[in-house]
Amino acid sequence: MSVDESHGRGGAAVRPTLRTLAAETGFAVATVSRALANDPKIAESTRETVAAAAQRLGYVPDRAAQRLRTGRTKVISLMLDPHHEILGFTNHLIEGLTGAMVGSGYHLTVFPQTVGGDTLAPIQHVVRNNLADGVIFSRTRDDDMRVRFLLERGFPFASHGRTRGPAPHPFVDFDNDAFAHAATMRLADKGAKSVCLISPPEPYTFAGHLRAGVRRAAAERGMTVTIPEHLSIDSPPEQVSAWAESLDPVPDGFVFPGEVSYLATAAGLRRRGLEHGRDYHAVIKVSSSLLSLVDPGLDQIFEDIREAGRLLGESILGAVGTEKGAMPEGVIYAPVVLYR
Amino acid sequence: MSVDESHGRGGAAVRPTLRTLAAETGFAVATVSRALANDPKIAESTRETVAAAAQRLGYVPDRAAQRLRTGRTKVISLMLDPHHEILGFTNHLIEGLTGAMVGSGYHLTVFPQTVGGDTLAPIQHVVRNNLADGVIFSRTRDDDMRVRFLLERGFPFASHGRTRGPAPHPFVDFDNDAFAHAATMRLADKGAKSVCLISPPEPYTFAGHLRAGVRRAAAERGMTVTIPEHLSIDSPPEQVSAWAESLDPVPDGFVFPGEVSYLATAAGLRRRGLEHGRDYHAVIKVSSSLLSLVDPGLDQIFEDIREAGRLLGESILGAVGTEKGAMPEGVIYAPVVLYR
DNA sequence: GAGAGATTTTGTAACGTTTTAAAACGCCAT
DNA sequence: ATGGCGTTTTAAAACGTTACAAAATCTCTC
Repeated sequence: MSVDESHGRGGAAVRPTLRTLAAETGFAVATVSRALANDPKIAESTRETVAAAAQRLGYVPDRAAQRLRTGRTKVISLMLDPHHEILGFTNHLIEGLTGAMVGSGYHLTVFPQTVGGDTLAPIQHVVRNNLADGVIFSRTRDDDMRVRFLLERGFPFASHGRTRGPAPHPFVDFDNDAFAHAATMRLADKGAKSVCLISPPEPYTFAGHLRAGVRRAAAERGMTVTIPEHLSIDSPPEQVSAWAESLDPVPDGFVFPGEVSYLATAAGLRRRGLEHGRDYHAVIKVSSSLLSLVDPGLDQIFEDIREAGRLLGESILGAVGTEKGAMPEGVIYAPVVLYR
Repeated sequence: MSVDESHGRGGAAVRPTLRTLAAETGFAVATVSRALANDPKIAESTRETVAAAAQRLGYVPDRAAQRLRTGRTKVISLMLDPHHEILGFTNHLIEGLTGAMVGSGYHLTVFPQTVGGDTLAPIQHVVRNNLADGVIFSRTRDDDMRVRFLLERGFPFASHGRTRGPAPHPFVDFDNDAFAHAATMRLADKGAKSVCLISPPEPYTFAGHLRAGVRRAAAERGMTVTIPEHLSIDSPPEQVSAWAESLDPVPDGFVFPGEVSYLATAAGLRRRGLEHGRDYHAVIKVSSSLLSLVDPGLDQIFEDIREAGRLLGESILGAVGTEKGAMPEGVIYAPVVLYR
C-alpha cells in the first residue's frame, strides 16, 4: 500500500485539509498549521501528533491557498529564448534547474519570448501580475534592461551571464574569457599564426569576454586576430557557410563559441577544398558530445549547461529565500578542456 | 504612458482587485465578477462600464484566488524526459506548446523525470496534488501505465505518441510508418538491396510503426530487412559506433529515426573506410537543419517538433476546456520530405 | 394601478491557508 | 485562595475569487 494512497472510506478520495487534521487530532486548525510550520511555540508533543496524522492521511498543503494567503507563489519562471547555437541548451538548462529545485517546493514555469524579440515584456508581465517569486533568463547584455527593471523593483532573479554595469546582481556565467584564452593558446601550440573568432552579437556581455580572451592570448603569442563584423554565432548557418567559402585570406586558426558556427564554417571551407587539421585548426566550445561523432579529432572545450542550470537554481532559491535585496552573489563556472 | 502602468495615487502600486473595481463602478463585487466573466445575465451596459474600469485600472485577476475558489489551476504540466536522440526536441516542443497556449491564460510548468526512470511517479504527483489541469508527456508505449492511470482518473492529458491499447485517448503522433516507408522506398530507388533500421526500444509504440513501414516497403521492393537487436536509438553513441564498425555484412541501405544514431553509425562505418553515397545509402529523420551542414547530400525527412508541440497544446487545451471525458481525438502529422 | 414575470443586481458563504490578538492553562509565590 | 507570569492553544479575520439563493428593479398586461 503506497504511502500517499487514497484513504477514502469507500468514497471518492477527498483531499485532506488542515481542517481534516484538526478534526483528526482534536487540535484547532491554527495549531495544526503552526505545528506543521515547526513553530517553536508549539509543544513538542503536539507537533509529533500532528506530523503523524499528516503523514498518515497523506496531507499536502494546498498551493493555491498558501499562495493567496502569503502572496508567495513558490514558482520560478524561466524566460525562454531560442538558442540556435548551443545544442541542447534548453534541455540541459531545464534539467539542471529542476534538479536544483527538487525538494524545495518550488515549481518551474516557462515563458516564451514574445515574437518580435521583446525580451523585457514577458518579465514585466510576470512581475506585475505576480506570477512567480523569481525569474531566470539568459543572453544577458552589457547594459541589460531586464536587470535594470528587476533590480529597480527589487524582484529576485538570476541571470545566465553578467552585465557590465556597476550594480551587482546574482548571476551564473561561464568563464568565456578563460575559454577563449585557452582555445587561442591551443591554436598557437598547433602552429597557427592567425586566429579568427566567430563572435556573438556585440551587445551580449560574453561577446566582450570572448574577444578579450582571444586578444590576450594572441598578444602573448604574437598572433593576428580577425573578428568578422556583420557575422555572428546567431547568423543563419547558410550565411556563415557562404562567408567561410569566400574568406580571403583564410586564417589558420578558428575559435568557435558553439557547435553550429563550426559546422557551418567547416562546410564552407570544405567546399573550397580546405580540411580541418590540415589547412586550419579549430577549437570549439561544445555542450554535447555530438561533434566527437562527426570528427573525433576536433579540439573541444566543454561548457556544462546542466551545471549552469543547477547553479542558477541554487542561486535563485537563495535569492527568494533570503530577505529582499540580500546577497547579490555571482558565480562563474569553468571550461572543461577535452583535447589531448 | 504604458497601458498597464501603475496608477497608484502617489504610493506603492497596489494591485486592483474586484473590490477596487466594485468601489470604482458602484456595483457589487459579485456583479463585477460576473460582468468580467461575460455572464449573459448581466446587462450589456454594466458589462461595458466594468470592462472599461478594469482596463483603466489595469485589473488582472488573481490566479491564486481563482484557483482556490474554482479548483482549476490554469496550468498544464509537461513531463520532461531527456531525449538524446532528437536534436532540439525539448526546445522545439516547448516553443510549440507555449505558442499554442499564448492568450489562453494557461501556464506551462515543467516536471523532470525522477531519476531511476520512473515515468509514472511525477504524473501521479501532479494529479494527486492537483498541480495542473492537464499533463503532456512523450515516449508513449504500446501499453502505457501513464495513459492507463490518467484515463482511469479521468484526468485530461495529451501524449506525444500513441498507445496500442483499445482505449482511445488524445494524442499527437508523427506518421512514423509513412516516414519509414518513404525512406525505404527512397533507398530502393537508389539501388539498395538491403535495409537496416536502427529502431527505438521495442516498448515504444513508434518502434512498431517504423518497423512496419520499413517491412512493407521492403516487401514491395524485394529488399531484405535487418533490425539489430540489443541496439536502439537510445544506445550510447559509442556503442552504436562500435556496432557499425563491426557490422558484417554491411547493408547498403539504412533508415535512421534520428540524427544522433546516423552520426554514430556513419562514424563507425567511416573508420572502416566506408562512405555514405558510395558504399551505402541512408535516409535520416531530422528535426533540425544541422545535418545539412555536415553533409549537404544527405537524404533527410523532417519531423516538425514545434508543430507537434503546437498540436499538443491545442489538444490539451481542448481536453481541459470541454466536459470531462469528451473528445478523445488523436492527430497525426506528416513527414516532410527534403531530398531531391 | 396592481400584480405577474422576466431581467438584473447583490449579500453571503465558501475555497484552505496564515496571522494577529486574545484566551486558556499550568505553575509557583504570595 | 489569589494574582501573576510563562507557555501553549485558539477564535476570528483576512487573502481575492466564484456560486447560490434571494432581493431588487424593470416591463408588461389586465
